[in-house]
Amino acid sequence: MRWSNLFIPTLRDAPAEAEAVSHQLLVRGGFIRQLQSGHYSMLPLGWKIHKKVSAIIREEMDAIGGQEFLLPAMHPADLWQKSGRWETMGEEMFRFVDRKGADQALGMTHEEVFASLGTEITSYRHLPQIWYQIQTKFRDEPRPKSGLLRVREFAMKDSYSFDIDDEGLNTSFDLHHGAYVQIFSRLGLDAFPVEASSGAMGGSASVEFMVESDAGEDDVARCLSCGYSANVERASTALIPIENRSSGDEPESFPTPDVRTIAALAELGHSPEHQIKTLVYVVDGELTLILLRGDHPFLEQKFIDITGAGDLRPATGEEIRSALGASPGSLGAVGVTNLPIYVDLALQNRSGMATGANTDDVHYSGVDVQRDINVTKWVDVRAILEGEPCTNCGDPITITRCIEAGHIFKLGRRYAEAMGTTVLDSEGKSQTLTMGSYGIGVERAMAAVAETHHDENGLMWPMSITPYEVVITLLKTDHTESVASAEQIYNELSESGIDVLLDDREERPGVKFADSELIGIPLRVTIGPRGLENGIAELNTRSNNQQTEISLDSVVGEVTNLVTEGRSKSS
RNA sequence: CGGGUAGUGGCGCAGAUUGGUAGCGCGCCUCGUUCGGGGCGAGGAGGUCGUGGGUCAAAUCCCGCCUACCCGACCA
Repeated sequence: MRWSNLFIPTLRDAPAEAEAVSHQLLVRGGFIRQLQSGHYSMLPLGWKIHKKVSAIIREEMDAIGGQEFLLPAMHPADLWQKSGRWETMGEEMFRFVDRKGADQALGMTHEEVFASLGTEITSYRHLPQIWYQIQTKFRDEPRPKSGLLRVREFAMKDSYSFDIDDEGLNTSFDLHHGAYVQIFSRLGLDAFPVEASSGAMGGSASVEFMVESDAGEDDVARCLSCGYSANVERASTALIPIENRSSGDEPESFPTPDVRTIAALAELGHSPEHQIKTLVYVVDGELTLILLRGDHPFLEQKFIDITGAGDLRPATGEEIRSALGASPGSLGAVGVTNLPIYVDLALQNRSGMATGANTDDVHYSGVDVQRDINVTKWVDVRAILEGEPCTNCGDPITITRCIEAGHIFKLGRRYAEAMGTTVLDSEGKSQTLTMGSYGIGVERAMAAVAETHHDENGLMWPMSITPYEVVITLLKTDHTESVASAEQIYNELSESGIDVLLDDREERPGVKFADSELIGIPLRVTIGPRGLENGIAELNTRSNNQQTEISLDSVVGEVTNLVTEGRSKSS
C-alpha cells in the first residue's frame, strides 16, 4: 500500500486521557480511536494487527483439532436462566427487551450456547470435540480502563471442549495449554502459566497465562528458584515459624480503653503475629466470623472459592453490635457458639494469642485457638505477602504485576447438566459431558504486545503481527530516479508476498522517519539521491535500531529473508 | 458505587481569581523557499467554550445534569 492513500492519523501528542503506554501509542500511531468509554474503533492499521492475531490463534486452534463456529452475540434470557447465570451475572451483563417484550442479553461468553449446540452430540463415538469462535463479547465493566486492556466490547477467541470423562477433559485441557504456549510465543508475548482462581465460572483446574507488565491488573506470586507461580488469589506460602507465648488455663481479660486497631494493641505488647484479627462478614445472608493472624490480610476471592459463597460483604456496625454486643476494635470469637467461625490455617496450633473480648474496651490474652474457639472450619483465606517462603522450596516469593492474556479451565459438567448435553456411552447409558473453556482476548493481546514492545520513539511490532512488514521510505518524491527505484523494490516485494508500505508522501524525511518508528514497522528501507549515486539503500531494523547500507539489487532478497525469518520465529 | 481530576477548533494547552462576545503551539489548505531526523516565511480555513438553568450581560460566578480519566470497590 501507498502511505499517501492510507488513513493513518498519527498524533504528535497523546490525548490527555490516555495513561497506559499501549493506550497512548495505539492512539498516537493511528491504530485505534475511542468511541466511548470501553469501546474502540479499529482503524485500518489496528484492524490489520487484529486480523493477524486472529489468524495465528486460528492456526493454532485448528492444529489441535478445533473447529471454528460463529455464534450469535445476542442471546435469549431463558438460555441464561437455564444455567442460573441470568441471576448470578448481575449488572455485568448487558440486557434489554425486544419489541415482543422478550428479555435479551448480549453474550459475555458462550458456554450456554455451545453447550446447547452440544446436545446434538449423541454418541461417545463423536468425542472428543473442540469448538471455538472469535466473537465479540459484551461486558458492562464497572470501570473500563487502560485503552484496550479493559473494555466493554471486545473480540475473544473462546473455545470449549466436550469429553465423556476426566481423562478426556485432561487431554483437551493439555492440548489447549500447548496451543496457548504456541500462540503467545508467536505473538511475541512472554506469557507464563500460573495457577488461577476459577472465579465466577466454577470448575476445577484453572490456569492463566500472564504477561509481566505494570499496566496489568493481576498480581502473581512467583518463586524464581523452583518455578512455582500462582495468582495471588489462590497462592499460598509457608509460614515463618512463630513461637507461641505461654497461655494460662483460660483466657485472661484486660482493659484496653481506646484500643481499636491491631497497631494499638501491638503497642500494649501484643505484636500482630500474636493477635487474632476478627472480621465479620455477611455470607449469603448469614453473619459469619472470619479469623486471621493479626498481620495477615484477608483475601475475599479465596474465601469465595473455598466456600462457594455467592454473596459476600462486610457486616455493618449495627449488625455486628447486635450479634456480638461490641463494636469493631473489640471483637473476638472466644465464647461465640451461635455463628459460623472460619479460621485461617495460619492460626492452627497457636496459643498465647490476644483478641477482642466482645466487650468494648476489653481484650483477652492467653487465648489458645484450638481450646478457646469453636472453629467451624479451617481455611486458607489470607493474602500472601512478598518475601514469604515458597511452600515447595522455601525460597522467598516475589509478587509481580501482570496482564492476564489467556485463561483456560476445566468447567466440568455444570453447563452440560443445565443444558442436557448428554451422549450414550459404549454400554448404551446416558452420560453428561464434561466441558472445558478456554479464552484469549484479541485486543488485550494487541495491547499486551504494545505494552511490552516499544521504546521512546514508538511501537516495535513483532514480524508475526505487524501491520506492514517493511516500509520503503522515499526521501524525495520529485526525484525521478528515487521514485523509480522505490517503485521497483515496492513491486518486487509486493509480488513476493511481503506486506510492504511505500511512504510516498510529500513530507520531509524527519516526518517520515518519525512516523515509521511511531507505528512500529520492523524493517525500513530508505531510498534517497545520496545513496542512489552509490547504488545503495539503507536498511534499518526497528527492534535494535541497527542501520546497514546494502546495494540496491540486494534489497529485495535481504528484506525477503529477514521477513521470512521473522515470521517463523517464535520469541 | 465511594474518593479525586478534567471538559475551550483534529491533538496538546492558555484565558477564569477581577463577568463585557476567544487565543497559542502542533496539525490542516494555498504560495514561496528548503530538502537524509518532526525546517523557514507569507496568507488562509476551522470553535453553539460538554449541556440545561440562574444573572442586563458568562468560557469566566452559582446550581443541576452529562461525559471522560485516575485510585478504590468490582471484575472468566
